[in-house]
Amino acid sequence: MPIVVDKELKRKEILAASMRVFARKGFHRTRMEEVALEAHMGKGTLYEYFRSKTDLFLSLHQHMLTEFKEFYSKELAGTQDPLELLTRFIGAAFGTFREWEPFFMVFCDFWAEGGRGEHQTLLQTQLRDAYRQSREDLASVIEAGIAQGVFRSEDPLLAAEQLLACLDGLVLHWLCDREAFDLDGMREALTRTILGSLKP
Amino acid sequence: MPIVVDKELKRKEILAASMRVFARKGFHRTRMEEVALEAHMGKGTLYEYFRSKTDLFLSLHQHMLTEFKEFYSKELAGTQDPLELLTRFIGAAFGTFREWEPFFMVFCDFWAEGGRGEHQTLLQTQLRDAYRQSREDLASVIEAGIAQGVFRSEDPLLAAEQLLACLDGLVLHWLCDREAFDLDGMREALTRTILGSLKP
Amino acid sequence: MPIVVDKELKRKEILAASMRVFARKGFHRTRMEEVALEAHMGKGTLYEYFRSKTDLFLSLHQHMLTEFKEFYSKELAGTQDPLELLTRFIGAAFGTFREWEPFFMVFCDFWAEGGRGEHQTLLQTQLRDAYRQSREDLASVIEAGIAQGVFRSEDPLLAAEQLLACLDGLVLHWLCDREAFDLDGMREALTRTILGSLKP
Amino acid sequence: MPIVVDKELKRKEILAASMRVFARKGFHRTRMEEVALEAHMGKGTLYEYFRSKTDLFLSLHQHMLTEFKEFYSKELAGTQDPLELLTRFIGAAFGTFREWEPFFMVFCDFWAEGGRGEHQTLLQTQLRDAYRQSREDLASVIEAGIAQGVFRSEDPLLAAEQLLACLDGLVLHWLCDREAFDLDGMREALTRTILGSLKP
DNA sequence: GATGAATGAGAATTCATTCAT
DNA sequence: CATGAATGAATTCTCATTCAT
Repeated sequence: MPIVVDKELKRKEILAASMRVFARKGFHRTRMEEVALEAHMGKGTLYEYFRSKTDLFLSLHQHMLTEFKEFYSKELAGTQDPLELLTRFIGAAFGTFREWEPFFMVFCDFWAEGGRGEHQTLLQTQLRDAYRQSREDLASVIEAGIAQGVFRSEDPLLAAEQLLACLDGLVLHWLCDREAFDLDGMREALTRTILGSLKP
Repeated sequence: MPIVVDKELKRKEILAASMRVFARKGFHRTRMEEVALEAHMGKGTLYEYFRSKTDLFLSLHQHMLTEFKEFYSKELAGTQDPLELLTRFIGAAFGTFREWEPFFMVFCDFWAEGGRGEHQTLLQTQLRDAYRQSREDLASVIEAGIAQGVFRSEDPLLAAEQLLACLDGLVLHWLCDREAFDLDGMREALTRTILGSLKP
Repeated sequence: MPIVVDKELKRKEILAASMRVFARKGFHRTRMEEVALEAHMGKGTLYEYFRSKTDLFLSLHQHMLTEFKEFYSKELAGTQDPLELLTRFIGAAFGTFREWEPFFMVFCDFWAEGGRGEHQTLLQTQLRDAYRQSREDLASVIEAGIAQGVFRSEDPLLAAEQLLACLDGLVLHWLCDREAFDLDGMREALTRTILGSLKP
Repeated sequence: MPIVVDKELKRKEILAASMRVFARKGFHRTRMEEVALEAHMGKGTLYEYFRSKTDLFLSLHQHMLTEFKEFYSKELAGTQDPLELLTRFIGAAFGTFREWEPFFMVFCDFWAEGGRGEHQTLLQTQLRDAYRQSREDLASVIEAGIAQGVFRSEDPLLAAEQLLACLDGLVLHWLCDREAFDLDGMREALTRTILGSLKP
């Protein structure tokens, strides 16, 4: 009998390793050999699990988006209250800054590549759909709040986008300069701003 | 010194050409030959003006930051009124979305590269200093408004960063999905949100 | 010794499978995995029967030469008449064009590799000895014909080589262009030419 | 001004060098670096003149076919006499055995690759068309001889193919075994056979 | 000063072979 | 025995940079 291996597990190990290396060096500066080294395996093994470097990158994107969604699902579980949902969402988002730093480093590459059409159509589609989903999910919370009379907004979708954009922008600035702002201070300030802008 | 003027002009032509190509393909996917082609000159000529591809990239960053500042200087000239300054700043920012699209495409690369220390220290420093400057400039406007009694803010620097982050995030999302939101609608909504959050 | 018989059978299955794949793709373009697939077994199993890809190739050559000889033995069995032997030989040869097409495709590789010394000494020796044998066998038939007064030839060995060369050349051309000539027409024409050239 | 180079000349140098290396090692065993070495230039330079290794191979084929034709044009120039043309053709062909040895070594690869359809369609087409042309040219000579009453043949095209096939087969056998036959002896013998088969 | 031909370091990918199960 | 997961040597091709003209 041949060696039995949990292929799915190994695949995830590679994804995790590749995220760490991509985070450190960026997609283009990363050599497959480094990923293999980080994953404690031979170069060739990577190709047993991913067709190419690009495939690995795209798969990582998919995987990270999934992990991202699962994270927020857990963080926001257990309540239906719009106000609490929003507050916890912002809190969770700021929590990821430090915890998910490599994640966001890699996301910079996704953003950089995703903006360009060319052959990256898949990445672009994944990214676009993920954002649309996020905007709609967040808008639903706002609408629920409006229905309950705790929120007020002329256009919940635009409001949602404002919050999401602000968070992404903050991550970006924070990655470029760890001292751009105080994380806790900003969390409180942004929460105030957002809740204030939604106050009936 | 007519020759010096000529050299400076050619340098700018290369910078402009490189921005267009970098915008289309991204820094890493761009070959020097394409830049040369776009600039209507020979490959070797580029090296008369820039030491290396990295030098070109860094110089372009510097150049774009300068152009950016000049743009806002012009847009915001002629008034000292904090409220008008803020409104015009947001308006100007949204104006750049379409006008400066290649500019922002390239900026994605700066963000992606700038987040990583390694040998990009110069880029990181340029980026960090530019953002600090912007934050402080914007905070000054807010503080002026507070002094005049038209604004109120516990921490003008955080408020400034919120606006800047939001704008960058919006650009990012817009580059990934041209239909993420309506530009005009968002300009009005964001202006409302920001001014609302600063209302005494 | 039932196990031995089983091993021998499996070996032949691999040889047959490898011939089919080598015929389709050529030696160098064939991956061991494809051979394994064609032979309905695991990649590793091939190495239980053959030391290496080269060993498989060489063994296949040996095996094909043996099959070739056996084929002609059967086809030419039952007569000693030089004229009939020659006619049946040519007929049998043309019969192989269609029937043994994969065989000849692989033979092209043997020819290509066999012409080069390097490390292929074994192949070269096998090939050379097989041709020498064939020439001599065929020359014997001609000599027998001369002895009986039905043939005439200044140099039976050269005459034999002419026929063998012509047949190989025809196979080669036919493999490159299935419409190079009509098989039946050529069989008759060649028979006439050869017999004519040997006519006393 | 940039360096001025006779690109066409350099291209031919590469073709000549590649023929020598391909002849020694065969297409698949040849590394581009070896070709570069043989051509006294850097690896990268090859790619300035040929898109890929396959392109080089195909171009070499084309080039060799052209050289082949030119050689025969010269050898057969100056006479219209069918008998002399045929004799000189066979003589010229045997002259190439030693002189063009590398040429034929490489041709073995063309034959091996050309027999397989796949992505080698161009090679296959080139090869097929070249052979068709040769057959027709040779058949014309025979027909001219028939018209003049010096030759007789039921099917000149088949007769032409017999000669061409025989020559290719002889080359093949000779490459596999330099002592398979005496070149001069075979030239005379084959000439006799062919002329005999065409005798009215 | 301008050019583009030449270069070779470097990176992605393939695949024969090994070997734990 | 049989297997196929793992491996890394080997190879093609790219592209930033140099430099002769």
